[in-house]
Amino acid sequence: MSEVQPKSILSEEAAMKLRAASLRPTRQRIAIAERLLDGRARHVSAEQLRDELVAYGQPMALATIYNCLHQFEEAGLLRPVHHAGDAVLYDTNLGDHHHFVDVETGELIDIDPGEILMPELPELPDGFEAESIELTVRLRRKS
Amino acid sequence: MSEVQPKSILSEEAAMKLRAASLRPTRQRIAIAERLLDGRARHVSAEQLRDELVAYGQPMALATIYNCLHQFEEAGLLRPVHHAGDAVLYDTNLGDHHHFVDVETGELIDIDPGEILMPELPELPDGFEAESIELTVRLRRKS
DNA sequence: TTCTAGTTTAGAATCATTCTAATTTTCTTG
DNA sequence: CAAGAAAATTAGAATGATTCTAAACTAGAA
Repeated sequence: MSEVQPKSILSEEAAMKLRAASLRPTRQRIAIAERLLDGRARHVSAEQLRDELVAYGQPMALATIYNCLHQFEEAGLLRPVHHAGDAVLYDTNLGDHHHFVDVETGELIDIDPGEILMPELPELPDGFEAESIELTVRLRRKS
Repeated sequence: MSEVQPKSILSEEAAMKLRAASLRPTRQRIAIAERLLDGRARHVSAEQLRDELVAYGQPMALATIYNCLHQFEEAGLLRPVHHAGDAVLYDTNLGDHHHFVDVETGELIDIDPGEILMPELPELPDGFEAESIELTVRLRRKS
């Protein structure tokens, strides 16, 4: 064989997105970007992501996954959702939208942005700026 | 002395509220009820509550505090807020209102209900009922 | 007063997340 | 391409909130 080919087009795309975000396209970051930055809307926890990476043949240290998720968050590539169960979930959907939370499982369900009229921002306390607005409807399965 | 007097009026009130909620008025539950069910709006974590109880001369096991907070929550006497830092905060204000969260400190600030028009409930997924709606505006101190 | 179910308790256990210090990679620059 | 510095990754320990456990205590009924 003359040359190692890139594993897939996505892999190159992922590397480009990383460079655009000033993140070195390491093997680990590329593997994560391939899963999470492919345009599909998802909610993942660090542990879920690890299992997925293992299944995909790209196991890596949990610490690395946490590092990457934080870096992706700071780069604006992912959005953390703090309202679910114990674990933080990362949302690949960066658009303006909100969530139902199944109180029992911690699972998130997107609320269609058309279905709810977003409230206007109330006046903020002095010296602060709004970082995000989250509207969460906690759901319980009917008995 | 002929009789042991109740420590305070609140103590008796607290016991009544507990009985009304089908919770035995134990020494520990009364101490907590006195602090949290006196009508003032507050946000407390389990650890903060423990410090307060120690300062008040009513130290008790952290496990008991967690137990009580959960029981009070189930009885509808307190409302948990999951959006803050790592720890769950319990809100003594049961009215319809929402929160600012200082992202750095985890501190909650009530949003005056008059200042924001509550969004209508979106259509819920089948088989679920809404347990609560939380609107949270995450704040960061301006640099 | 006695009994029993309901409570409290100290301390161990758990779970998500962060930290640490050592090893490995990436990306220059020569 | 070789070498080195800076950036990343890693295993495993540490942390912090919360839950669990099993034993000791207490409230309220009889």
